[in-house]
Amino acid sequence: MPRAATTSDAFNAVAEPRRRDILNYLALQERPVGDIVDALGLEQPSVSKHLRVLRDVGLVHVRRHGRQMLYRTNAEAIRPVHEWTAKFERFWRHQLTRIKERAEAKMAEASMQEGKIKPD
Amino acid sequence: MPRAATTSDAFNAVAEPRRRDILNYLALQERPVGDIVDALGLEQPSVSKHLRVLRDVGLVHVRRHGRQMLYRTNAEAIRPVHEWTAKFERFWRHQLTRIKERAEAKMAEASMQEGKIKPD
DNA sequence: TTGACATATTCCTATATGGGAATGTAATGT
DNA sequence: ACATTACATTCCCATATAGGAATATGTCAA
Repeated sequence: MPRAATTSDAFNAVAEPRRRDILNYLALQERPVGDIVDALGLEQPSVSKHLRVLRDVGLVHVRRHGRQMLYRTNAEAIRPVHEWTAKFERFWRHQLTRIKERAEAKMAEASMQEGKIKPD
Repeated sequence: MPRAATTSDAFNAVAEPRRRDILNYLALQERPVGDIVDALGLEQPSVSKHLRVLRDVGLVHVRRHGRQMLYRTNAEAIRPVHEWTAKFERFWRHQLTRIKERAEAKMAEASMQEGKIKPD
């Protein structure tokens, strides 16, 4: 069995860095394809293809305006990814506290030794 | 050019559902491979291969204990994914408020019409 | 209608994949 | 030493890419 299709869900769709770039760019306001091409410096067909994938998983919405197609990010579709990762948040916070604790312990230890040379 | 390797970063590695299952399972405590096999009902070689990918991107850490290999999730490696998605959080919050507003407007409108039949 | 502009699709190809099956390797018990 | 347990790796294969090039579709303007 090959890898799951990029269009199978948001996880697979956002695995591609350029698609994340596009979503970042379209987050603030809707934009025509040409703007994406200019802003990200990609080939137009490449952008159209990425947009197709993003559309298929609902990560962007489209609207026609004359000859242009105005795309915008649908943040709601990113939510499942956010929520899955959020379940791990407390673990890296614990890790951070431990690191901070060790750093503080080291500081205390250093301030005990009066003649110590400070590392630059 | 084909798709980026699953081992190229956390985004690609967690695109595979089974790998997310494994990370969920290993989040609370370290476990030997056999436990993962039993818990998720996958073939042992399959689990070993997924673990290999997860190791390559630093999403799990390993430790040997006799003949077993004890794996545990390294939450820190999930952080980049969390942080990328977090940038969109305010957008779906706004969207939610808008949905709520519309729902409330609809409720108000409904309560104006006294004889209205309620949908079940 | 014809041409220009904006975007989408198709065809091509090298490549990485996940599963299945089989085999390899390392540590333990006797 | 040998069998057993616990994992890891290898080989095979059908399949879905992403990019490049070329072409198709759709919309407006004159």
